[in-house]
Amino acid sequence: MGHVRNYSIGDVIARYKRMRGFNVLHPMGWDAFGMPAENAAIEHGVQPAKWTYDNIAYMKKQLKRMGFSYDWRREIATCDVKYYKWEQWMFLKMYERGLVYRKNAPVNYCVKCQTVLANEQVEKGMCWRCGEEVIQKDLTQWFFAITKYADELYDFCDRLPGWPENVLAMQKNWIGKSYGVEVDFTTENGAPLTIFTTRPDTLYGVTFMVLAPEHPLSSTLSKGTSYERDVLSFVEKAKRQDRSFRGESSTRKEGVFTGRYAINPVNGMKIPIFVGNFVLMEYGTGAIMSVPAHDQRDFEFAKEYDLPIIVTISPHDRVLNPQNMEEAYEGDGVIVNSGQFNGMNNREAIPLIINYLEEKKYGKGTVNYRLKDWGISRQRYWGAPIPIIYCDECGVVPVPYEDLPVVLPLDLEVTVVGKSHLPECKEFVNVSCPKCKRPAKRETDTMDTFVESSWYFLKYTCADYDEGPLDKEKVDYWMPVDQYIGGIEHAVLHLLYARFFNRVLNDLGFVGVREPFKNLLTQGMVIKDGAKMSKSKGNVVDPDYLIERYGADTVRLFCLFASPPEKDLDWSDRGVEGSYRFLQRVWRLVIEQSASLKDLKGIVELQEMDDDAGLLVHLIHKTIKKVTEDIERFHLNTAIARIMELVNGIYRYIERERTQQKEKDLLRGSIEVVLHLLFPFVPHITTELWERLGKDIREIGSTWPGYNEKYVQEEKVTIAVQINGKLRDTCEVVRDIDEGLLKEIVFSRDKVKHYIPDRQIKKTIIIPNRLINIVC
RNA sequence: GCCUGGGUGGCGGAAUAGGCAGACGCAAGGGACUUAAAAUCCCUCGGGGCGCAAGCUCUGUACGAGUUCGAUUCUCGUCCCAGGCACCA
Repeated sequence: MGHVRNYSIGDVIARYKRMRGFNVLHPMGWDAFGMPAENAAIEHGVQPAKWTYDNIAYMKKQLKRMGFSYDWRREIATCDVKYYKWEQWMFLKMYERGLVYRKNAPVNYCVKCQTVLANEQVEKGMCWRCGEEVIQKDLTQWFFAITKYADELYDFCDRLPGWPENVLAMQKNWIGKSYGVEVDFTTENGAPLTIFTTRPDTLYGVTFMVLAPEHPLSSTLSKGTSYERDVLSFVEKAKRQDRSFRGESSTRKEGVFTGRYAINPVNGMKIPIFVGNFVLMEYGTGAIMSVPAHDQRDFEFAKEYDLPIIVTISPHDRVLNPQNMEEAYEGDGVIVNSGQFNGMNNREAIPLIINYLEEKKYGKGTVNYRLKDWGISRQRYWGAPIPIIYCDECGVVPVPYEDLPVVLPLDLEVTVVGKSHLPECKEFVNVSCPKCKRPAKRETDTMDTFVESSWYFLKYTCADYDEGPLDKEKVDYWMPVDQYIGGIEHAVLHLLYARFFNRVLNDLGFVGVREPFKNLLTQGMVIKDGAKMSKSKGNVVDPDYLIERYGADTVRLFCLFASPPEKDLDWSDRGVEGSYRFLQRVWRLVIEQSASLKDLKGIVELQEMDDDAGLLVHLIHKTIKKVTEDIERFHLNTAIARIMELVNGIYRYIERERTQQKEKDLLRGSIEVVLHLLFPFVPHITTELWERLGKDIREIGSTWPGYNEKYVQEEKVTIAVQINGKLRDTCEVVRDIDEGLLKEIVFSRDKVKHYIPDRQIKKTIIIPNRLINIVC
């Protein structure tokens, strides 16, 4: 149902824009590779390719039944070799540019899915797909160097006004940019020990240092001291500890003294070096300076191991005494105990201290990111092969461009869930080395499916192009995507990857723009009984059943009417009935009137008619205006509400039989407007009714009604009458009434007189055509 | 802890720029039509009080202050909910 909603929103916009004369690219395609398809296929004893294409056929049928106006000539399936061939080509280009590399590293591994996951694909220590706990494994894997773009991806978040705040906040959080400084401490034997800190203003308060267990010095520093044994066993233990456990802030801070000391460059102080379980090798330099007075973690550690505390920042409202501090003071204040920087405000001092460090060559200002490179190797069959060959002689050899594509064998029998069958396929694995022609082996990991979805939107612009990866002319004609619609679940997955990939392709000269998506709309989930629809919860609503029972238009209408696009939608069977009722009401209106309206021209102008007609003319024009504005700003639910009001108004108009020619012209005109406004939401019923009115069906989807501002304004307006800010009365006057006249009318009213018996009127505020407020 | 959103009837939700709170729909209650039902149509519908009555009146947009002639809307503080990040130095 979530898809139906998403696509219904997109279809309204596409149809509306077409009606307004735009050339609209509204495509559909299939993100077809991936584990769910692979596993489902195996469970059903079918080859994944067949399974996938059968599913595509089924889905396509459903989408067509829903009446979504896709340009099927641009259809893409990412498992089609014509598509992933160019992805492999891009991989090679990125390899040449050093944007793809291979390294052995601890990676996230899902035991259930039996494959590696990128950092973005781990949610709270669990696999984003299956919810299984993710473990760490040392593996040699391929990585995309997304961190090379970290800075830009972060900064451009402030240049995406068309994106929702929360998505930008999530991306910024994920990239995690922090300004600081790398400072070189030295060990006793003169070896450098570099740390990263965001608080150089506390440098004089360092009383010890802590290394991550994985830090190279952790295992070597204590050599020859009596602490060596303890340190090594601590390191071993920490490395075995569960990472998600080690990452908990509630985990007790443990450490061990290395027997060695370091020198603080700014004050020459000799400070002990520890190895600690709470320091992360992946962040900064894997080593920290510890300032227990001003960092809570360091404070806890210092208390645990009885280490000294030196205050270097004094708060404005009290004096800190290291002896009786109960927690670290992390706030701002005046610098103390810090040589030449004493007396300064700590915030203002930070840049000066960094300057000082740089001048003295003690360190340099740095920016650190939380973002890690994107691991794209997947130990799975159903994906795009990574175009790499391993040769005993030549090492890692990229597949030559002219040998592309590396085709995923489809005749392979795939029988065991969770295991990649590619390594067993001798015809695939065994090749001759492109360099030395000796026997070599292909890479058998496939690419993360997020790679496919990182550039599909570009391929839509030139789906049939095969001379190269992309037809730049077409890409530049269409890009960027004016309106992207998707779920919030992709806030840091797909949307970050796609922004990265688009930049790479921009650098490679295939795309003219830097950012792919100008405007983003994140639609809410479809909820039933208070939970997201899922098979396991048994609260799914079957679109096929609904289409069968109510028709596609009702399903579309309800999805759009029940809540604004960006909010979650509470599924309600009763609500669906309501939408169905409304469409039947429209149907009845047209069918009942169509006989008497034959051969009339629809007119929506006022021509010497009664008040009812005047009201209807006004309502028609106001509705056109409001619906137009509402669609423009994606308030599709209120747009529908407006049209409902117009339909109600037309019914009111025909309570009295309308026999005059001009009355019937107006009635017909109003009905035509309803059908036009309703068309982007419910194309089937409106097209049918349009035809029954004897009109050309090509017309309904290609024009959008205009309104006349003259009729939008009503002749008479109701003014709210307030006395001291409280509503006491309303009165009807002609539009744009003279203020003096208005006062005269208002002051002569009994109610007003009643509320201002004999008091003096201090002032009167008039908001034209809306309100008058008498202050007394 | 930090960063985003958000809190309005029984429910989903309205209220472009500070100006009649509750549009539109759902549910509920009452009525009309019908032999009956369905369908359809009409009326009522935030809460309290007064009135036989048309009506009158107080109160109300999480809570408390503030700005303003006037606040659902702006400012400050508090509480709660959802999402993201979090031993990130």
